[in-house]
Amino acid sequence: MILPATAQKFIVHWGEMGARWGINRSVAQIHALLYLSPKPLPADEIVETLTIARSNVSVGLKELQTWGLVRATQTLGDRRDHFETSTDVWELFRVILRERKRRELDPTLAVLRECVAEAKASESIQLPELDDRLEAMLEFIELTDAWGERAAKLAPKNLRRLAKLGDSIFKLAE
Amino acid sequence: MILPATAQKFIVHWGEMGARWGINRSVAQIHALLYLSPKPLPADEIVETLTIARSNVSVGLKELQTWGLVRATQTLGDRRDHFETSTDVWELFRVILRERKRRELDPTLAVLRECVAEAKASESIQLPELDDRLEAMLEFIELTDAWGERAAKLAPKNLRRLAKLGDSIFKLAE
DNA sequence: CCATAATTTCTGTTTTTACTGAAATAACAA
DNA sequence: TTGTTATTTCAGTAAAAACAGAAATTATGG
Repeated sequence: MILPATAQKFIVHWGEMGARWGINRSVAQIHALLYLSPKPLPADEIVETLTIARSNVSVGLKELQTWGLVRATQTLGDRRDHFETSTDVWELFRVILRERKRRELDPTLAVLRECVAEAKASESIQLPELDDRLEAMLEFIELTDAWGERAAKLAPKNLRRLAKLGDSIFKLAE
Repeated sequence: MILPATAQKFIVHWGEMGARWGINRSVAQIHALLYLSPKPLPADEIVETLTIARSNVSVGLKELQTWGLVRATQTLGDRRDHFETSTDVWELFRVILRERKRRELDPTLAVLRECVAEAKASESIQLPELDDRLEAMLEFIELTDAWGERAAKLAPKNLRRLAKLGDSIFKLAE
């Protein structure tokens, strides 16, 4: 596939942004390509289009599948797997949210709860406010976690509606 | 400073989480240490506590200062800089939000707008839905950007209040 | 079964990022 | 000034991550 310059620009930028958020550059590029693609793509076509090694594409696709962002589909008369992602940005957001919550927020919550428990048990002279600071951080992560949970539960349509409600929501807090 | 085990656990975990979000591990650790510290710390004390090289601490502190997360303070009778961060998690959140918006969201918006303009100009046969997909993504980033903007403008107290309103907000969207 | 196609795993290489220690610079007190 | 302390810059090193190509495995059609 010969990629339009516009698509290239998007994919490259997406790779760059992914890298800044802890996502492997090629993984993000593969996902961006699938997002733009009108149809599921076989691994070889990804190889050609992005000019990265076959093995690398294989690993990247696996990774995207563990995130629940990409799935393999079969077509009649073709032994190869074809890969696709949702084209609904809100659905993608939801999936990423859920997965980052599971991988990062939840473990952090666990650690923080342990820390708070320990801090309560033994007041330190070195860090008298340890307990307070950890509790404040715990509350923050708990609230973030709860938002993530709720957002991940919403249907994509509703998530979009909520996002568009922005202004009126923020007025509640002024 | 001899760090309580609990503080160590928190700092190490925080470094790890930072790394997953594109923040250098030691930079995140330095910030975590300052967050727990009852008073501003001189660079040397950070060196001892985290056992990383002086130069590394220097670079890390610079980085945190460019983020607006850390500031240097002077004390009478001590030539050394002492470094401190806000102890208000909501304030920290606000600062990070603003900075990531500036560094990542805004440039992405610019690229996406270019892409959408280009896609409209030249419909591609390869990717007929390029335009639609880019527009959907643009809308998503625009809404995210707007939320970030508004959240970054709120006073920390109000941000916390809003966060606690979670449930009722999400009911709006069901 | 065999041959072939598709995919994955593995190993070594390349690239990038992080880090250290030394040297240079700056800030300051005597 | 000059000596001392603090900080930054720089160059080389080390560690980590990403990647490619080959080999191995798996799946499938004949």
